[in-house]
Amino acid sequence: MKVPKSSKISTDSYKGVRDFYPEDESVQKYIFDKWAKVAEKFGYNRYNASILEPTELYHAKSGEEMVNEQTYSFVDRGDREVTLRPEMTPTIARMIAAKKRDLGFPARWYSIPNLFRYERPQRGRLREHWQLNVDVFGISSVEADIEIISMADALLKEFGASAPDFVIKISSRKLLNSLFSSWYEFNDEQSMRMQKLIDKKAKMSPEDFDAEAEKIVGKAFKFLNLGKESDEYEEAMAIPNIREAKQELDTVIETLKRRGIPNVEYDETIIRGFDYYTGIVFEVFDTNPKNNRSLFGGGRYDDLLKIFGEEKVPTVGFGVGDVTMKDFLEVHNLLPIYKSTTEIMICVMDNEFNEAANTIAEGLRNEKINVSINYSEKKIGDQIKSAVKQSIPYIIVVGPVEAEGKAFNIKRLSDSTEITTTLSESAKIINFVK
RNA sequence: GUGACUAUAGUUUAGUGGUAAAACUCCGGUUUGUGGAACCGGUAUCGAGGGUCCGAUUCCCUCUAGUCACCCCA
Repeated sequence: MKVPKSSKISTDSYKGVRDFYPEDESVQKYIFDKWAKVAEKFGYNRYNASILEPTELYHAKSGEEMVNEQTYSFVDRGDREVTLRPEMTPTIARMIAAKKRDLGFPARWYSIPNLFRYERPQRGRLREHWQLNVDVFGISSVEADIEIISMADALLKEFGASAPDFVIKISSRKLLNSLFSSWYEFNDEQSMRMQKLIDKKAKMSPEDFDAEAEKIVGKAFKFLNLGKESDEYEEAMAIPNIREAKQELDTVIETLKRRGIPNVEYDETIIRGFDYYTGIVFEVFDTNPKNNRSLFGGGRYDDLLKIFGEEKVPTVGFGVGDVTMKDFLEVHNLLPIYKSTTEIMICVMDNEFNEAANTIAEGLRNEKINVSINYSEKKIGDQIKSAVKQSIPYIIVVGPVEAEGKAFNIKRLSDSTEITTTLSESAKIINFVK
């Protein structure tokens, strides 16, 4: 039967979003489960919210560009402006602000939301993605920053990565701002433009950077050397707000190193895009040359709740995207080989043996084994092929022999080993299958 | 949003101004009967729409989608 082309519905997914076939979903679940495990290990509790938010939530926050051009926004039937959440931070800030007096602090929360952005898609940048969001509220000391960065480290290690696979680059907005105002003596506009320029530094040549910087500052720009003791350094450290920010940064880095995370380093070019960061910021980089890029990052944002008219709540958090995570795991060969969640497929030689197949299936399910029955009425060879294709690791063939007696064979397809057993031998079955 | 490149069967690719080829997959059949087999057969209005031309899958334009860079990066 031919359907006219014009009436055919495309099988493509919507622009910029993904279909998760069982194999993809299994990768996704693997990643999400490990994320949740690490967050919970550190004492964080899971929350969630609707993907719909009133648009004003995003207007109130940072750059207008994101709201105007990079969100899915629409007007609902009741003339309300609605936006599909492009990030979780405003939502969590809203939720914390709403119940601030009822919550116990420090509050440690995490979520794995799907987020939407209306952007031109390219690899690793889609219109819908998932992200682990972790935030701790109510700790103003650097212990919170250290905890969050430790968790970022633990997260990658949970997947089997080790220190040489990645590097955690740390900087401080507070230090940068102090240097801008008290050392370089930039005005507000120069500070803003220099911040953006430094953010982009890694992507440009040193010559271009110097030229751009000179345009903004009006003279040759040179970073204050914070790594070495020098007259210049001593002089800068004599300025209280610079000294304080620098000491804070040093404490974070030294403590992390002392606690077994050697791959942390200060990098003055770590800025992070959003304006709301107020203190330590960090970014994790893949060291593999094939994927040498920023994996994820976060930092301290103490002032965000102000938009809800609440007094400020010190907050540190970070977010990791599912796409970058998966790329990292692929490049470092850390993804497990796909296996169906179905453990056994029962191949039935003829439909007259369906009863016998069901008896065996039920017995196995009682032992918490995931079993499917192949009712296709095809040849056993084809049924086995189907099991292989679906990555189901074990099969049982049910025919006249199995229907007569109680015994049946379980076959492991990967190496063709077989055991003969009955439903009463559950220990033997579980030992073989699990 | 701007620019560049790409688009042929389910998949990966070949090819041509005279309506298309191969491999694998899938479906049906034969053979076989506890596994990726063999054989036969089937599956493409060459991304969509328009234009040039006697004739377009091939050339041109628009659109759509993908990829890359810019932008942006929660």
